[in-house]
Amino acid sequence: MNIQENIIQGIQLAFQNIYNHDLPLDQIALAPTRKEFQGTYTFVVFPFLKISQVNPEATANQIGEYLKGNIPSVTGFNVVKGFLNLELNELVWVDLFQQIYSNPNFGQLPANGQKVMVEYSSPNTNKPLHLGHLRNNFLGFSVAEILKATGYEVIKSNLVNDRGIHICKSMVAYQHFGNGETPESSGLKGDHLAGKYYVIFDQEYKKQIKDLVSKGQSEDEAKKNAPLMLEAQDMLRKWESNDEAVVSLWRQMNDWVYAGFDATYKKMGVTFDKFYYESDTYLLGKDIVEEGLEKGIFFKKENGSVWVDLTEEGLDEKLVRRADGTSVYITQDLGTADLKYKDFKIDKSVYVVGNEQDYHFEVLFKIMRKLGRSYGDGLYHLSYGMVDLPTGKMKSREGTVVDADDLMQEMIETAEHHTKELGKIEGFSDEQARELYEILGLGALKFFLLKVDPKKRMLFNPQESIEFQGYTGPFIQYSHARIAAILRKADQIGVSYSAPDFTGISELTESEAALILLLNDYEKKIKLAAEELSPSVIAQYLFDLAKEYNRFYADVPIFHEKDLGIQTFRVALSSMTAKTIKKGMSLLGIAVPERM
RNA sequence: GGUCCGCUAGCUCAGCUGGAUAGAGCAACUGCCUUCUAAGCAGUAGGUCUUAGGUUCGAAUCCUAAGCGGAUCACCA
Repeated sequence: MNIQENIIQGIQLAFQNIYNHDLPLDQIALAPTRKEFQGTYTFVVFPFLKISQVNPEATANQIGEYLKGNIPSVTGFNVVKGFLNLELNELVWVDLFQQIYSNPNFGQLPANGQKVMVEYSSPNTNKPLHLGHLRNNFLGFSVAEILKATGYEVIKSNLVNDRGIHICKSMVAYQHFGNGETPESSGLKGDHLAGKYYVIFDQEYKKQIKDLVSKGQSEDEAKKNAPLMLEAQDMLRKWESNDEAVVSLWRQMNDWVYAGFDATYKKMGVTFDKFYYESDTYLLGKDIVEEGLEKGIFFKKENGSVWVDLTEEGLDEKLVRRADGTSVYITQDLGTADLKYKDFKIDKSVYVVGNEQDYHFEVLFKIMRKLGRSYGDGLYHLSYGMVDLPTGKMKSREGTVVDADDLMQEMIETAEHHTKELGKIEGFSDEQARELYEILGLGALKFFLLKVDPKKRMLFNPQESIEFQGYTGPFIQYSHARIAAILRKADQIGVSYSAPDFTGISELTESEAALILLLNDYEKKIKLAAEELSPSVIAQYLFDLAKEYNRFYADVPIFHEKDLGIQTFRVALSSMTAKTIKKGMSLLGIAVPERM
């Protein structure tokens, strides 16, 4: 039984009994009472004055009296203007906590029988991952975990962009300037090695353009005619015709890159259940073009190109096949969507892709719905904003990026620095200390990137390094470590809190009641985060929870409390908070330490 | 130009489905470590919620317009 629902039903009955009016349940809303006022929940009566036919104060008083008389958990109320503040019996909170505490599945909603695929990461294999990818990966992983917690079966997938002109650029540059360099010979991670040649390509390409321009070509001509570009295009054609030498170089460089990515993913703590490769999928979707033509959803223009008309939906006409019969980007995405369904029979599909592709996905989804795909209504684009630097946009080609590996390493070092400065590594082995720095450094980074609403673009200033105080990962991790210390002490002095009986607790302090109220909100927040595909909801919640616990910790004694029942209750409350923090942080992909 | 997104404290952000005196963190200032971890707690200060209209008992929130910033609109991916 839920207290809020109970009160809402009571309000419905109040309207029936006092005003002889049937008020639907979904029109009754309770809000948490603001801190300045007495009470727990507030019912706003303004919208119902036409029903009550009396002034706001009188309406609130009448309803308040009814609730006080008929709902046992409501012990009192006060009225401020049109706001009816309800005061609840503290035993209700103790009872509620008892239920939460004894529920082994708290925080994991029952299976809903639905399958969802979350596609994220989706890197290009011509360069290492950077800060933008970190936001993508952390978001994707976290959203997948959140969906699991709300009862979905989740498949995490990664569509690797391993072919195309950009890959050929790295390959061409490597052929010219590589001198047989390998990750082993250079000591470079494979993805960084490939990225190095991508940058070299761009530099040399620019030189060639400049050269051609000085010889009288226009900028545009020069861009087309630069020998390196011609070579890259030629290489792409050879790759597509399965040229042995090109394919073998492609394999070799991709293998290096994959080895590099594996290491980076491991450090990030993200995982995938299924990899798709564009080299396998780039020809998919041709049958869908035929299908669309047959169904009359697509149409042919005079030159033979195939289009879809989305003007009725407020979009433009969109090309789905070129006049020469070759595919465009969206064609393969149509095919891949079907492939995913064929592979897993998914009900929903979430694409974690930057907001510069908003239009692309809008078009893609509209087409799939027009084609009548069963999963059409379950397609979501989790569109996130770019991560900008103070110097502007990051560009891999120009080497102005914050590299993912470097940044993670820096964060770990910063964590080490802070920890040593605070003198908190006494009693840690080297191994344990290293583990702690990693937990803290990555925790700070992940929290920093996840606490903001995904759809907003965000600024990353490397000079002002990521904080370890306030609204941060380490703040929450610290709260967990604090509680862990409490629980160790409880075990040590023999407080048994695993299956306690709280019936003796008759009074709660403010911070105890507030903590229970917050703990009770956890599942509601998970649902909200899943609905909005927004880990920031969880981040915000965990911060509030940790903050409230720290308040409790400062206000209320635990082991100095003489009454053993109350002492046990407080230990249990601490334990439940720690469990919730740990679970919640794991939904963000963040580990919590036992000591720090 | 069309479409979409954003604009809230010096900075970074909550505040969505309209409710009370607009909230956090950082930075600044003041207290609190002989009591369970001070990466903490309590407090001070900081606001014309971009602007102008509208809707109503009530608007940061909904509607319209304008301003500023960004993205996107390829027979590129």
